[in-house]
Amino acid sequence: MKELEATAACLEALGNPTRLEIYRQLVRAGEEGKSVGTIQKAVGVPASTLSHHLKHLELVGLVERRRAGTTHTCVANYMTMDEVLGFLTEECCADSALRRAHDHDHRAHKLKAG
Amino acid sequence: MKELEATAACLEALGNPTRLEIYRQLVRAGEEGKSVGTIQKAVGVPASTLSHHLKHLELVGLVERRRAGTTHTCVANYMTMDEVLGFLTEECCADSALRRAHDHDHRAHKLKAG
DNA sequence: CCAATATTTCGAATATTCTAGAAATATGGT
DNA sequence: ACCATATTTCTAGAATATTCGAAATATTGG
Repeated sequence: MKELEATAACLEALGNPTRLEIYRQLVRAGEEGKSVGTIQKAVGVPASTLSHHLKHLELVGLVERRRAGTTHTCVANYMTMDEVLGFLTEECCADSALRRAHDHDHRAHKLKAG
Repeated sequence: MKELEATAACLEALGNPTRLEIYRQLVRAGEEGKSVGTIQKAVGVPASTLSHHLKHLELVGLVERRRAGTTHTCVANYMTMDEVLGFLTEECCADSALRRAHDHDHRAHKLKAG
């Protein structure tokens, strides 16, 4: 299965606290996105470190960027996250799992595999 | 935020292809779980490697185990996964994200934050 | 107690990740 | 051309993760 590898790569990318925080910032920023410098102020890591993490997130497809002049604007790519959640719910877990766990907010998931 | 750290730890744990495969096996096994030996046959890694990965998954709370005689039965802990997905949907992403992306199967998520 | 089975811990080699300063590149303004 | 700003690439040290054989532990049965 190739999808497992891709999903693992995304999970690994989000599995670093700094990167998860970066990704959270970007999701909160919505369609508009956030510049690298703004992210840096919010997250508080040196520019080179941030650049490294952003490249990582970009590599697995969780983040995209638009270059305008000297400013790079980063945007979360929801489709990739959707695929990750799709793998987790379909291939891997949630339907057989979450629905019978506790009745949080997840009952609404549709049944896919028998 | 403490939750971010815990979520990142879970994502990191699932972010290794072997561990994601192990976790998938366990979820598919359901409540009944799967013995370490059975997992080993399915996944095909040496016992010591598998043990190491299982400990990792156990440490972050994604897996629990029941000892019966000489056999250890591993079970996926759905509650932990639920918390991870909860963080991703509430704190971090999906509502502002997935719902407007493409109309996959995720429309059913309930709105939480304004 | 001894043997057999299931699993873990130890130990050590190898690989990868993380971090961040310094230098490089790119763009826009003057 | 030059300067300022935004960001990346280079480099390298420290920290962590991965792997797996060998030895250790635990449990059951004889």
